[in-house]
Amino acid sequence: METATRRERLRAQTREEAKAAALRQIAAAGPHSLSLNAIGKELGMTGPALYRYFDGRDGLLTELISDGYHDLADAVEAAGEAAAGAEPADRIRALARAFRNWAIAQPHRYLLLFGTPVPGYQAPAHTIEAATRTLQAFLEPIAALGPGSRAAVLEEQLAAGLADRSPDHPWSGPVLRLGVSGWTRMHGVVSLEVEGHFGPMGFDPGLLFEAEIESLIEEAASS
Amino acid sequence: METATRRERLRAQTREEAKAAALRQIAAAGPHSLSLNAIGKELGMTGPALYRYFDGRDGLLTELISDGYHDLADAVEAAGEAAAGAEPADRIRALARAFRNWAIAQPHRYLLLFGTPVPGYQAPAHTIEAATRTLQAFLEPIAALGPGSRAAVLEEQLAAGLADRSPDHPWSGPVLRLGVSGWTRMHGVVSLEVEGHFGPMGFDPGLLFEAEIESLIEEAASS
DNA sequence: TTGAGTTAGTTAGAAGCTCTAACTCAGGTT
DNA sequence: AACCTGAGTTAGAGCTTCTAACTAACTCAA
Repeated sequence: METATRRERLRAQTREEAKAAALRQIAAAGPHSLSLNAIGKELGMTGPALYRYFDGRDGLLTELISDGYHDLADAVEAAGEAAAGAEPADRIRALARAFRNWAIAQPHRYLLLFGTPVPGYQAPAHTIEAATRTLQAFLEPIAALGPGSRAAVLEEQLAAGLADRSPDHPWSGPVLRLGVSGWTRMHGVVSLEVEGHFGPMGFDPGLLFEAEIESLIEEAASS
Repeated sequence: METATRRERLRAQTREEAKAAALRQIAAAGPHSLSLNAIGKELGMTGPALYRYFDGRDGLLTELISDGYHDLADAVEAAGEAAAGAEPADRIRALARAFRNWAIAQPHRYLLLFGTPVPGYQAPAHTIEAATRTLQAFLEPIAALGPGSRAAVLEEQLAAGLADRSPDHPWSGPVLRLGVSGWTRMHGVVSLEVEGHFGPMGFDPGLLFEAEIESLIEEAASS
């Protein structure tokens, strides 16, 4: 079904151009100074014209966020497939590095996903799907390491919570615990790194990230 | 020197009222909808009047951030003093819980400190001082557990980087590594929690936080 | 007590923003 | 050839920050 009318093609193209301009602006001066007028000017049209393409400023922003989640999930999944034949520990390393590389290559986009949300914002369903896709990629290699139980109550909550949404998932409590734990640890390092909070401390955040991953792998391999 | 003129007292009071109103607004609708006009109205004056008190909207915002760093550092340090007699592991637990409690009691403030920064923003010096004060509180109990070396290059960078700024600090590389590692892990959990990213996963973030702290303590206690 | 100086707060206005409404005009369809 | 859809325009309401100029009140010193 690749039949798109001429109009639809042009429309899609303008949408992409507008989003690209928006990302440029966000990268340059932060999301708070994203201006529809300025985007319009960049595309050679007036501000209000963009309302034909997006549901206002907020609509554009949520679309950028949604795109980001999908893009990140794709990057992580691609790394997983590229390392499909490797040892479980190496698969985890590959996934984690893909996550961090995506973030530091475009910090403003990472912050769009995981920075300050506006109160009351509700992510659309397919966004949540993409977010869990990223997390899910880590579960298989973690499971292959056969982790033992540690925080039993937490693990039960995780297993039960997931079972609510997909009743016959294959993941054990410990696997899920290490999954979210890995997620929070990666986010902890990457988030502070892209926000510049390590500032003058004079160390390579990449090394800290690697150390955290190694620690996670060890925990996953210890029953 | 508690002699403040009447004018100074009134001035200080209006400043505090303005900041309180600002925090209320941020809590209600996010930092992006903080409006000087609205604050003025709440205080019973016009918007431009606030320019006598703050260096514009950005000035007010940086002041709120700075206050936040000091407040957080105070809270963590207070918890450290309250647990001064306890075992090192229990001191770490007390500090970590104080950190998380501060954050979840006022999520908007935590996000002000550790959420999306505006590009180019440079924190004033005393803000950085308060930020390191928070981190430093963890170093003493970590050191008491006598951690062994793990990621040697990283540890050397941390020790050298700190030596640049305070030449005769008492902290070993492993202690510093576990310090920033603890910071990133706490931030990883707390940040995703206050941003609502755990949303429908149906587990208690507090349990995850505790598990991360236990894992950190174990690492610190293993030579 | 009176006069001078400082400072808080005012209004007016420039420049920018989002967003709605009404209009024009070009492209595609019947 | 006539019609309709949809892209893009301008106009304008109602916000915003922020500057400039002015008033009024308070503080302090002679």
